[in-house]
Amino acid sequence: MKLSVKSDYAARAVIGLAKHFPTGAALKVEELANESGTPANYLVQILIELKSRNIVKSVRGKEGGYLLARPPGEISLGDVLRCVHGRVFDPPALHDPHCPSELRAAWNKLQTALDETADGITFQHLLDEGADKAKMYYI
Amino acid sequence: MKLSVKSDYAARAVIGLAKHFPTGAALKVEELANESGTPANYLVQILIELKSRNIVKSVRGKEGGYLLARPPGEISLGDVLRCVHGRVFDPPALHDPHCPSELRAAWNKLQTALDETADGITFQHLLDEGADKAKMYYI
DNA sequence: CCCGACGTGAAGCTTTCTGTTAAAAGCGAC
DNA sequence: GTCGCTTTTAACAGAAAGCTTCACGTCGGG
Repeated sequence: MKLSVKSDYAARAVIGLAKHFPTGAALKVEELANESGTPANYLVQILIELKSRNIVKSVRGKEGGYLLARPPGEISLGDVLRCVHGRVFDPPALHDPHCPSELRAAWNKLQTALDETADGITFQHLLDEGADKAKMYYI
Repeated sequence: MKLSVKSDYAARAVIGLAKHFPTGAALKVEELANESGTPANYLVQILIELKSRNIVKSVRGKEGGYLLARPPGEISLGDVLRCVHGRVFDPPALHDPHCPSELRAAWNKLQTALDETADGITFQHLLDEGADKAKMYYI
């Protein structure tokens, strides 16, 4: 089972915005695309979805662009994942009466495990990890 | 992110075989398909994959069919999932150098969470749950 | 007004998923 | 051996989803 590239792009974009969050300035789509190595035209669509979920916000006109709607500590990987796809781990069995209930329960167990893990990872954590990594190179 | 119907079918098939495991008799593909509500022609392909991973085994000829290769307690949902798809939660970032390492670590964390949960659920557990459910109706 | 940026929808392409079909091969019974 | 039953394997096709690009609409500021 493949995690879609879209989620990866979305997460990278939020990381990129999180790094610039302290400056308070908006980041243009193209800059963000270059920085995170994602196709700009696709990134736009993802950013719009992220905006509708109140994860990022946008500024129009010259000097416009995107910035985080909330501090990185209040945005979890689960938020981004659920924004990009619907639910993480959507069970196909929901609408199939042939699926035994015990199996349905098992799928739900997997889903909650995933959700809880993803919700436990905030982008502040990811920033800190990245900083630690950079420091280790410095030493 | 959608869990594929294939995994659902595979799990249902193994549950069906697990129920018949005590009898020691082989179950024909068509019987299994009827019982688990899966398209027989598609189920065949899934069963072959399950066989190659030593989850089920087959008997040819008249009175032939499929049966579990191991007792239900030794088969986990993770086994079936990994058989049907490659890895559960394959991160697309693996081959993309632009993906920051901290994000890669996060994807791995999600993957291991999922794997551990799925490996913790054996089909014996599922059978017991189903039996409990039946008993509750009985009361 | 005009430029530069976001916003939106649609189109094309590729890949994966799902399901079907048909032919090959093994096993047991007569 | 041959026949009927089953699994096995390969090939195929339609449907759906994912990815990407493009073109045009919209808004804000100089």
